[in-house]
Amino acid sequence: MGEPPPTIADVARKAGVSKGLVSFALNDRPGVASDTRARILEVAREMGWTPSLRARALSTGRSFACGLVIGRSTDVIAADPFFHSFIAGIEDEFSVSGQVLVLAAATPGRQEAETYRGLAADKRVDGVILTDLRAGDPRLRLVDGLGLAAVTLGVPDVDSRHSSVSVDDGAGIRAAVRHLAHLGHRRVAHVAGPDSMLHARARRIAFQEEAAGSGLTSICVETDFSAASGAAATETLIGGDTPPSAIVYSNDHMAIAGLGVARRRGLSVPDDLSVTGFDDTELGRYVNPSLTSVATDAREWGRVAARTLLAAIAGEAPKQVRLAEPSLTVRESTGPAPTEYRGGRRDR
Amino acid sequence: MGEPPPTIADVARKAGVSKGLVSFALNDRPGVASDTRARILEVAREMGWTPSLRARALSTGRSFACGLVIGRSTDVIAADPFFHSFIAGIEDEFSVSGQVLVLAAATPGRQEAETYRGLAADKRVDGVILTDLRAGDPRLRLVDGLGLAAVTLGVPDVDSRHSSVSVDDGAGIRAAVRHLAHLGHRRVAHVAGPDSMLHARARRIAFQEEAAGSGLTSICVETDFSAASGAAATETLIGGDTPPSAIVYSNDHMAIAGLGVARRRGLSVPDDLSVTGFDDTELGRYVNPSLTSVATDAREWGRVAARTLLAAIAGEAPKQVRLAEPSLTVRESTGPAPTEYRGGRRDR
DNA sequence: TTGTATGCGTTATCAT
DNA sequence: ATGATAACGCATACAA
Repeated sequence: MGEPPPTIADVARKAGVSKGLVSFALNDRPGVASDTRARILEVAREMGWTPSLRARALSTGRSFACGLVIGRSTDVIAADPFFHSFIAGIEDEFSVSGQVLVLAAATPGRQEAETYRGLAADKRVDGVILTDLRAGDPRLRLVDGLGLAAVTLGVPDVDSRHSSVSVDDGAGIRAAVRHLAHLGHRRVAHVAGPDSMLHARARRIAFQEEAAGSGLTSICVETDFSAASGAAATETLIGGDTPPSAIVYSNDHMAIAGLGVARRRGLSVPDDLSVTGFDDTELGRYVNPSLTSVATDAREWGRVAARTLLAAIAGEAPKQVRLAEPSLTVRESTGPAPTEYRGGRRDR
Repeated sequence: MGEPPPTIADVARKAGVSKGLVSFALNDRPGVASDTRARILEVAREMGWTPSLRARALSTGRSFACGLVIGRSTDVIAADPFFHSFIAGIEDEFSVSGQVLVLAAATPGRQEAETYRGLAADKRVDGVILTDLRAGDPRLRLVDGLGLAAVTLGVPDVDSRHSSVSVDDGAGIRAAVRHLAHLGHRRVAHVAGPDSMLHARARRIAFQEEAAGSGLTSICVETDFSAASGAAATETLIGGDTPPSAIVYSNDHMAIAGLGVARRRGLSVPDDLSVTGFDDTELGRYVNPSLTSVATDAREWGRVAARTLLAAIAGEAPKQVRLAEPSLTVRESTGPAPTEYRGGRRDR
């Protein structure tokens, strides 16, 4: 049961033309008489013919798929809720253009570069999305050499022939610092991501600049973005000689872990310590106190990245797209600076 | 620069045989003289020939890819940290067998069934992994009709021709309930996932059975697995006439949200209320109090699911695989039942 | 044991 | 301007 689906040869035979002409008619290419084209399309329609994606892939050299590689060293990042919304955004775009997203993860037996090489060697994808850009990121040269189209999330710090889609993370961090400054905080800290990651670095620099500009004393601690390292950084900051009255975290998970550490230390948030996160995750709204956080539209980011990559695959010139600035959502975890820290006075 | 890669025809010519024989030699098929085979393989090796995956896909009818569809209605689940480890496990297996994981998400413009249909129509995948099984899950019949191989996570409640890989969620829940019973709790609650999802239902039933078996009074509240609904369920339970002294949550996110609600209500955890989670996420270790939680090995689950699916694609008979039981990790969020609730006595 | 023909859609090349 | 033909790359049923 179930006869084989019709092929282009069946259509050609029934329409009394050659295979090539059917292909031309289907793809709206010139050189086909309009009445012939109409007849071919009619026959194809009534036979229910659809071109085989595989045969198309073979003859065109494209795969109609794009790749997203999750690096082993960055799998803490991959655990970031950001990715879910981002992928949903990619699918918003891909689902209407017949593309497919191939997810590849570096594994214990296959390093990041090998993963890209494997995708390219088998021509499994037409292009890749590069997330979590690093300083002097080697992947840019790598994908060049592999002949893959690419789009980067954020602007690389090295020469790039590829399109980029970026969000000004720094603007979100600066908004957080200004918010704290207005609340009277004079000594603020930043629990940063790895400085080798461009977006983590951008946040760190924005933090330092804005703090300096507002006349605040600032300190930064570098982490790997994990809840564990966020907790450890918080211990360090709180246990120091001159603890800050506010901590700006580079993601919500670390901020939530920081809330835990503060509680353990007997500090009240926000009475003794103010805390801000980044990503504005759902969970941040339901912890106590709820989390003041910087929100970026990850889904839109995914949509635009997908669209931009498809344009690159289609041969369009590289472009640099900049998305809307992130916004700060103020909740309960930030409040006026405690009196003890305000200008050194102790009024109580 | 860059001459085209050698094809099977180049190898055949250089080895002085036909294309078909090269193919036979490469694929270790019988009917090739051993010296001929050796010569062919040697020539192929020195020419650096590798078969084109696309040509192979076209002629074999396989795509060397498997799909994971994230349903729109279940994207709360997709936000579950479980998925990251699970996908990593899949990649552990796929990366050594040259398979690729295609991630497809239902979108506003493409429902779940359409997503499967699209993958099958274009023959983009050889098989799919079905997660979050539902009662009378329509996807089983759907993938049958589409001719896709499949493996289900958990055992379906309807007839299935497919392999399954399952974990006894109930054992984890029962361990949690026993733990609470030993701590003296007499009135326990369960914040369950959607009862239409088999694993959520299994957890709920296990909870009720174990509670009844231990002589505990129990109550269940159904949610959609989101932090928001977990918080709402907690409000309902705490604000009721006879609030429980312990709540067993069906995932960590809801449990963490529940901690927030308890705090807001002025309840101390675990002194006034004990709380358990499910998934044993990293974040659960760093909130305060740290979360007692049920841990499953999601990565191993991914590995076995991938392996089982590949076996099914290879034509092996369906099999039902059962993984190790989940374990309960006890942390700070569970403690002795408060005196007020212990058998109705008030000793204080 | 080995060679040949066929399938699949696109496109460069050729023939009207 | 319109249309036909062959080649692409691999596997495999079939012929020799």
